[in-house]
Amino acid sequence: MPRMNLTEPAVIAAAAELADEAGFEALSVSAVARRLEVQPASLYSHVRDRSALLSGVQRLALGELGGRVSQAVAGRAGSAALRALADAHRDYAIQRPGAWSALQYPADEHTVASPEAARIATLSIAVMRGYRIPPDDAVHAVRLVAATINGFLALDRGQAFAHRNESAHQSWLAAIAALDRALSTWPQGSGK
Amino acid sequence: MPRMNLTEPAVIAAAAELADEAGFEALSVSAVARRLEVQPASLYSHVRDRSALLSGVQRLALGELGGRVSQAVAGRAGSAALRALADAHRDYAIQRPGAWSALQYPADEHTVASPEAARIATLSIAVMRGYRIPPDDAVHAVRLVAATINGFLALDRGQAFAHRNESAHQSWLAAIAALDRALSTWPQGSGK
DNA sequence: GTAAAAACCTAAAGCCTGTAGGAGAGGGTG
DNA sequence: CACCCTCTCCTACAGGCTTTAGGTTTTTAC
Repeated sequence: MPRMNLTEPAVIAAAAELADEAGFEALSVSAVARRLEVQPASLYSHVRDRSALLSGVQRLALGELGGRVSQAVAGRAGSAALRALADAHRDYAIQRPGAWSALQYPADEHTVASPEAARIATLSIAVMRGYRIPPDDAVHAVRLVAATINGFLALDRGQAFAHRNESAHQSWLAAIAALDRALSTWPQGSGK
Repeated sequence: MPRMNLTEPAVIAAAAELADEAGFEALSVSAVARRLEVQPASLYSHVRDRSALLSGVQRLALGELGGRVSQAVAGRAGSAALRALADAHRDYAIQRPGAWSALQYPADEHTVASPEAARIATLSIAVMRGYRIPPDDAVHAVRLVAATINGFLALDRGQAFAHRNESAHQSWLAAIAALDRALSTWPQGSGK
């Protein structure tokens, strides 16, 4: 019986692919084991428990998303950077629906504090530099952007991403334009 | 052996309360049955399956939220109505965390098309009337508002709602103010 | 009171999660 | 090559969840 010599990253990658293909709700230790052609109990050599498997997928998603955001915003500023940031998120959700879905579930504190999550935050803060936002308010602006983008994609989740709905896309464009206006008109006084 | 004479609404209400107390992830047919002191199989007289139980909680949450939004925005317009709408959502998420969490999961088409969901949409459209938004754009504006509010609350979910974090609250206020500005500066031409 | 409806139970099957202990594949060393 | 060690993977098992089928008992309606 030759060994596949699984590793944690391989297990998590298989889980993410399974989620993309079958939906996040189909993700289980057993399903991943079947995919890898081993018995479920074998996976506990690589991931502590089911929860750790899900956290692993979240972290992988954050890492991939971070890479895409980094590329998308490179060399851009202001509105163009904001649009690029937003579209990187949207494209990721479309191309990796299962992995993206993992990010909609509550993350543990390690995942929240992970380098991958920090990277996306850093990139988002960099995009804010294209707007006149008081330094003390940068965190608020970043949260607004993250909330709007992710909130929109989550609302859109009920629709089939593969079939782009024209109205939903118009709403997306309108939402990003609205975000841009909101950031462009950020109050300059510290009073809020 | 006296019968409790359960009904579907009673089962769903018990499920929502359980979710509030123990977290949405603790919600199962078995857990609800234990709470109601019956055997799990007994609940299938009242709900078709586990999925129907979850959909029931979503629908209950939409109904309750709709009532709160209706009260909150009554007699208000423009910015005041927007803030009231947003705060109704936030207060609901704080006071009924389990029921609110149910709304973060994909809903089936019946739930999406339910009268309760339609009510919230109608109320949201009414709030948009306080801004100069071309009629064709009203749906885009409503989606923006829903996305931002829910996106923000979802991001905040990792924190313990019971312990209000001052920075998160400032971000919330900043986000609603940003929404207000975005709505107030909505483009008047049909070009987009 | 009787009959029908429905709430609730037991039993069972199938699936999932996770632990414990063991087998054996693979790699390193002498 | 033989031997030893590590670690991947397996089997076995227990406990929990979901759901169906068939039956019992309580409630409702007449």
